[in-house]
Amino acid sequence: MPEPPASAAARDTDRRTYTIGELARRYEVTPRTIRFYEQEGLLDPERRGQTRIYHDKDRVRLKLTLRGKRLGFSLAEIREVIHLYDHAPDGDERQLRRMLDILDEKRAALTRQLQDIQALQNELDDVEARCRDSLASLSRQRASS
Amino acid sequence: MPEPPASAAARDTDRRTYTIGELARRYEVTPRTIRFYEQEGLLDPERRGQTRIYHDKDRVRLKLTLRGKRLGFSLAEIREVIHLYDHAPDGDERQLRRMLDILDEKRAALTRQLQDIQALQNELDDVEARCRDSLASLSRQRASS
DNA sequence: AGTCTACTTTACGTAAACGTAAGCCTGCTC
DNA sequence: GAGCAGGCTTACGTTTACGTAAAGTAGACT
Repeated sequence: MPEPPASAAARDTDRRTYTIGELARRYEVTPRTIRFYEQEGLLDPERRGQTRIYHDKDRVRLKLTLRGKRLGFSLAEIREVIHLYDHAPDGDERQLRRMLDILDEKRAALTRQLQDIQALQNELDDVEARCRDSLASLSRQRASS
Repeated sequence: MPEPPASAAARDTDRRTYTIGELARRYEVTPRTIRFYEQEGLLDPERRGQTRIYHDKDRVRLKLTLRGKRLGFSLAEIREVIHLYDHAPDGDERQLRRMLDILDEKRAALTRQLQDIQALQNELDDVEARCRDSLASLSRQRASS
């Protein structure tokens, strides 16, 4: 799904707010899941009375979280990335350099993932080839009977 | 099923067997984990008496399993792929076609993963850029003092 | 024979990531 | 003003993927 460009319309989108139910439907999770992510420090929505109000920033965080989950990261790891994202510019030099190190580490993990995906795709190619061979030999059998 | 021809060296490798401890050390998991994978139908080692004997085929399965795990697949999903791999050529036409469908599905999942990785890499790039900006502005501050 | 070391089974424990149910509040809408 | 939809909290339940401990066995070394 393509993100809207930074136009007047985008500003509009940025001002939008969401209820927990809206977000849940949009990303196909339950409200319970969203509340759980908040409890785990991944979200921090505004409150109006007791009710949670989600802004676009929260929505992006949720999206990031679900992406991380699809890649097999734990919520703790995802929280780390999110906090990187939010606190990147503040901190002393030592902290910033440490952050760059962590970034390298995360990048390395993603590279490993890429390799794993390639390897798995090759396996799938292999299975598919054998499947197709079998199908072909079945149809040859049929032809010669 | 005709065993692969392979070279003398490869045959050597193929004839090697491993104890559970050897495999565990090699792949940095515990014996417990390996037994658990067997219990879940992911491995099926030979037995000599009570002791498990792992052949190269089992080792490859374990490798495949760990790869799947790194990608966030559940053991159930990995088992599905492994059984695809093992039973690809036997089955009637309907089964084979269904298998090709499942393959497409798995491939789609991997493609989604690739996209997720790209997106996350972009986020990391973003964080890194902001980090470097902050570092630069820190050093400018130092220079002007 | 005794002692390691590495294997085995059985079984209970645990962390992560939610699901599910109960009970309450609030703002419509008929 | 009764009901209903959707939000809230609290709390216990569940699945997955192992960890951990106890108790036993089998071969190798001293």
